[in-house]
Amino acid sequence: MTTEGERVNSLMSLLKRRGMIFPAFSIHGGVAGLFDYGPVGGRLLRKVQQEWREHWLSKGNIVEIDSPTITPDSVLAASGHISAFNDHASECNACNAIFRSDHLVEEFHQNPDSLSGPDLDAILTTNNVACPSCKESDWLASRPMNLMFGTRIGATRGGRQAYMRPETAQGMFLTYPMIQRHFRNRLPFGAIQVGKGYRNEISPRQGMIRQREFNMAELEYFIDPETDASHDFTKWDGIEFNLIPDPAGGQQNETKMGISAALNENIIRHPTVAFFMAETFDFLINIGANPEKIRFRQHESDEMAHYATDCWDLEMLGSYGWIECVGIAHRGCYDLGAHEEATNSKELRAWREFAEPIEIDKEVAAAVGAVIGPAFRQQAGLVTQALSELNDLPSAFPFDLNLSDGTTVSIEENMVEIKRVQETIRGEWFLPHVVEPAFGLDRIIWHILDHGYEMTEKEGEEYLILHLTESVAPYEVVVLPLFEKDGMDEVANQIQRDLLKLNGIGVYYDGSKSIGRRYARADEIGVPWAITVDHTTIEDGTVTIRRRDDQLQIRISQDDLAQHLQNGTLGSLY
RNA sequence: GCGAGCGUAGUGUAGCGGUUAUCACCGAGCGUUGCCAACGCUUGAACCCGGAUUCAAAUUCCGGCGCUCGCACCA
Repeated sequence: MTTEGERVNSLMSLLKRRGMIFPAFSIHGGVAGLFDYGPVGGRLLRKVQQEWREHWLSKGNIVEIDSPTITPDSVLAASGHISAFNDHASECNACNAIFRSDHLVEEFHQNPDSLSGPDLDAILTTNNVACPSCKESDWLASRPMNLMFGTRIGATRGGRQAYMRPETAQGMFLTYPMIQRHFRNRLPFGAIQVGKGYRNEISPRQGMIRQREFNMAELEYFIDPETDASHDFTKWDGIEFNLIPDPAGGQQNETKMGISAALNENIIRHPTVAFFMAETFDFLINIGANPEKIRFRQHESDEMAHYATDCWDLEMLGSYGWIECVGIAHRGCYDLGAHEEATNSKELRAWREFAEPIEIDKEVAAAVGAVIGPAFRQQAGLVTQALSELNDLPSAFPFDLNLSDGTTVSIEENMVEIKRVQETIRGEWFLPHVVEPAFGLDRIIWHILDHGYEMTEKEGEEYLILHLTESVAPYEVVVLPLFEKDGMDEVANQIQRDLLKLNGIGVYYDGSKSIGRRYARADEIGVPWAITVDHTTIEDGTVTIRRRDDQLQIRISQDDLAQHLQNGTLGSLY
């Protein structure tokens, strides 16, 4: 019986020993929260990223973009990250406990998030706020703790403040105009980005679960909130999802439920959110996650960002317990709206054509600038505005006009020109809503390694196997000469060269040490197929194929091997 | 950030004032072997970093860095 802790250590040793994933910069002492993907892990990461890309790009209305990681501060100020990631911490002088300062002063201030350090300290002192831990009221000066890595753009003095992006999402929001143009302005559409994100964590823990630089993959899906968002869920008929709904919705506990049932009962509040939950589930199953170890947990109302209307975490069960690996959030129009407000850009909106165009045919009193100007001087602008907002035209002159500054002026006949305005309003500009599935790839990779990790025994010896699916296995196949003599090594080398010509197939050669040992090494990095070249190969060209998961071997010709490998149908031969 | 424990070959470890730093797996080479970590021979590889105490430090002390756990923070 191994404990979870032993299992984690055993897996981490394996990952390091076999060049998968290991702490970075270790010969310089190491840096917490930074990891290398090695010669084997690099392939794993790339394949997971590629599976993820294909999963979404194959929907047809989703494109991939790639944005800079260095981001000027104004972008992150608009998105809310600078205030959200610039919290202050206060330390209790009596017991050394640390708390977020804004949380401590919550009941004494409306918007503590906006306060400066000295303001926070003043509130702590004047209100004698007690330490939640030891009840004393003896606070050290608060310190800012910025979770973003800062940098400056420009090599000389001065320059512009910038940060390493804490998420990739801003790239999709800021390139929205180009994405919209690409799709000929037709919602819904989405954009994905795979790349690094950075958070200067106070104390990274739990191996590669919380890192300072990490691989993210995010999708922003833009929809018209007034268009019917229903999806076809028949694909998931019969699949039960593990759901933990927000207790505020009435449902208390974890339940198993079909995706459309959850939607019909309004547990999932939006069809597009439900759709992406189900698609995300499919993606994880495709790369080998265990469906029993996946659940969705709905954010409680007070946990949710204020602009979000529904938010679900996908959690995966592994040696660290249930860990959030994907967040699927309905973000409303918050992000596009925030950038619009910060920049006054008119490009972040979508056009919605009305079913029936609105015909306008009315008479208006247009201001005659040449008269209004000299007559009202500073107030001329207000007068012009008030005239344009006039709904009922005056029946006679002069008439009184109320201005927005509270004063009333008298309008003479020569000050206005009665005009007939005819126009057709065919639609309106609006801020699209966004559904955002955000994936932490390193966490997902950890969990598929964890789910696939088998510690077993073979003839009394510990035997380790990584059961990775072919879609993400770092190498699809290894070629092994039974012995490196009698021409078997030349044939094996030739087979490796031939198989490497196949698209997307990773092949390595191993001729070192006994055949059993080489099978064992391949099992440890999750190679699903081992090709062995033996004496029969020299005679008739056939090779044996060993399946990792049950170690069964069959013999086929080299041509068939190439065919089946390329088509991914080797399993059908068994 | 605080507190506790820990840091020895690629991995897992023994040693806890004086050893040529233990053992196993591991890796490389050669030989043998007709398919699942075989065997034999040869060989490779470590005391986290810096300072102090001492005739002598992997071992004791101090500082740093890192790891694990708890608290806090974070998702």
